[in-house]
Amino acid sequence: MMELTRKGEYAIRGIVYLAGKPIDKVCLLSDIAAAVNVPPTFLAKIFQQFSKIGLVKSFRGTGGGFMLGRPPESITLLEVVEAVEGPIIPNRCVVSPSDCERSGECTVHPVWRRVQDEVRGVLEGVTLKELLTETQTHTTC
Amino acid sequence: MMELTRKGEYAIRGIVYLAGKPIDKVCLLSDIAAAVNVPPTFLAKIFQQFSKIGLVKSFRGTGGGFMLGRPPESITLLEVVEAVEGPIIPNRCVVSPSDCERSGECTVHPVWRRVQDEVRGVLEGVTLKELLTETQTHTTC
DNA sequence: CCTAAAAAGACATTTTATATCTTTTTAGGG
DNA sequence: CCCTAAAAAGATATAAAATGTCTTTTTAGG
Ligand code: SF4
Ligand code: SF4
Repeated sequence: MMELTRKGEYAIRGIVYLAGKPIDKVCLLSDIAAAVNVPPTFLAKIFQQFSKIGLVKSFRGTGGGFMLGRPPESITLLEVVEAVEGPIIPNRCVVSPSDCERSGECTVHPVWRRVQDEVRGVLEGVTLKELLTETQTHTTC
Repeated sequence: MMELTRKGEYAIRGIVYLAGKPIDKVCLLSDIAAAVNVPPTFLAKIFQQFSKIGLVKSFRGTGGGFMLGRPPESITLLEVVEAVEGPIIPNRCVVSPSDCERSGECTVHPVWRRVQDEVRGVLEGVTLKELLTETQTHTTC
């Protein structure tokens, strides 16, 4: 239960890798994929989602590639995960209580809200910058 | 992401209902299923799992049915959820780090451990007794 | 124009979720 | 000793989600 999908795992790997590069450095998707050991075509889909919401910037054509959209210290793990997995929802009634006719007087309902808050809290408290190690900071791609 | 399945939702509904009955009262599966609005055949599978680990006691044949295996204040939501959904695992490396060759120096790994701890903590802190309302306590089935 | 690279969309396969149905076992009561 | 009620066990079915791949299109530099 509550398992991150491969997509989410790959998403984190890819963007953390990018966060270790100089902010203005454009990296090839193929290079990123090889470095983090993810199928390139799958990572492409993931980075397309990132690009749409500005988490990364993309450049097409010759000399194109990806760079981080914002400084690594301003991007949280929560953003990254939710970008590809959708919102953190421990139970469907958390997002739309009206879906369950029992939600009115349900005692379990608030528990899922708390789970949601705790998980979001943990993930929101971690930035990409904090996830970088010495060895991966500012290496070229 | 992190969504409880129907099975887990149904499991909670069913056992909370049972927890509201007198401890020695045997309830028919069909009655429970009807009361909590769950497909009877599906709930049967769920209660079979409960029965195997003693969360509920089952009685076969005429006059058979189910009753709670232990007092409601001693059964946590974590037990119930894990009984049918398996352990709370935000990412597979939490359970077997050796599956991921990056786990050695991975900075993300500990985050998933924290997520796991937080979620388990919330669910472990809630007992079936606490989930009962006035109206459902000690009603006959 | 030609080439490199990402974007977009269609397609394929596997796994998981969500059940249902049938047969078997167990137990009580006449 | 049957007959019936009820759970247990196992097989099967369908739908949805996960996990990729492939093809075509768009964009941009040289
Ligand atoms: S019964 Fe309660 S916990 Fe379950 S879906 Fe409805 S509101 Fe949510
Ligand atoms: S890269 Fe890190 S977080 Fe991802 S599976 Fe491996 S150890 Fe876990």
